[in-house]
Amino acid sequence: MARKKSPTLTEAELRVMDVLWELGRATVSDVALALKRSHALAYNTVLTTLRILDTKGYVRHSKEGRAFVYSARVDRVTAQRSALRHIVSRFFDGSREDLVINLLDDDKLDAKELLRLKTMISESE
Amino acid sequence: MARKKSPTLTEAELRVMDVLWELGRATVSDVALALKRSHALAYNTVLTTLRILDTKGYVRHSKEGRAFVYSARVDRVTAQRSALRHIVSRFFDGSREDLVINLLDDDKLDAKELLRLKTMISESE
DNA sequence: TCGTATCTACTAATTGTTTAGTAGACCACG
DNA sequence: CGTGGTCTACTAAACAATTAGTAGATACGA
Repeated sequence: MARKKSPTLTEAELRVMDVLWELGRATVSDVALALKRSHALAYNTVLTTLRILDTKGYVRHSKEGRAFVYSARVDRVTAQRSALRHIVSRFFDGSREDLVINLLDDDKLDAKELLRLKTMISESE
Repeated sequence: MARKKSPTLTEAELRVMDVLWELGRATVSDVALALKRSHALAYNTVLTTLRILDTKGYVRHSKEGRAFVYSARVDRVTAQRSALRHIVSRFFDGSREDLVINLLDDDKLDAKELLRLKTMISESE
């Protein structure tokens, strides 16, 4: 027996998705170029990652001339939500409240951010 | 080049940690027994996972008679917090507010829970 | 037309994760 | 004293993830 396929986006996958969400539509080169500064990768590495994302259903591709043009099939908010749901269920036993409690208790939260959170809530109605 | 060590607890690791957090101190057998119902694993599988958790610093062990007794070195709240921080930084670009927005927007949230979350935040000191 | 650049496909190396088997030590009990 | 049960150590198999090389096709410019 062995491990299961990752239920959420992995690091490398997420880096690529970030680019796609930013650019909307992009070829392999576009993605590789966008990653150039922060995290240079070989063209083929990006290609492989995109292929994996394709089989996982996160992106779609269409042929455009010679090249494949990729675009996200899952938008950022949805990916965020499913990542969030995953840790809520695994780490907080399904309780969103417990998650928020932990968030509010975090020492790294300064008063200013707390205030912003509060006003955000009251204004969200 | 290859993949990096997982920055957060993996599924199997988390299952074991759950038991340790529950029991406080436990031998390999204790953990295996506790997992019996929900997720039966071979003694050696549990042992290996505990050894990995040991090298990762999540647990400590001490010899007690013949057996090793394991206990958590990282408590549940801390593990929750670091998992939370990880997705805040990776999925929400470091913005806890964005995370809360996503949480409050979730369709699966019923009115009652939404209200509880809001009052919880506004009442937080 | 020929060479160069780019594109996809196939393959591979490396390592982490998950699961579990085998072996050897050791203790207790009959 | 021997046998069985439990414990740790070592090993390994299977697979996902990450990175990248090689090969073959194709298009474009000189």
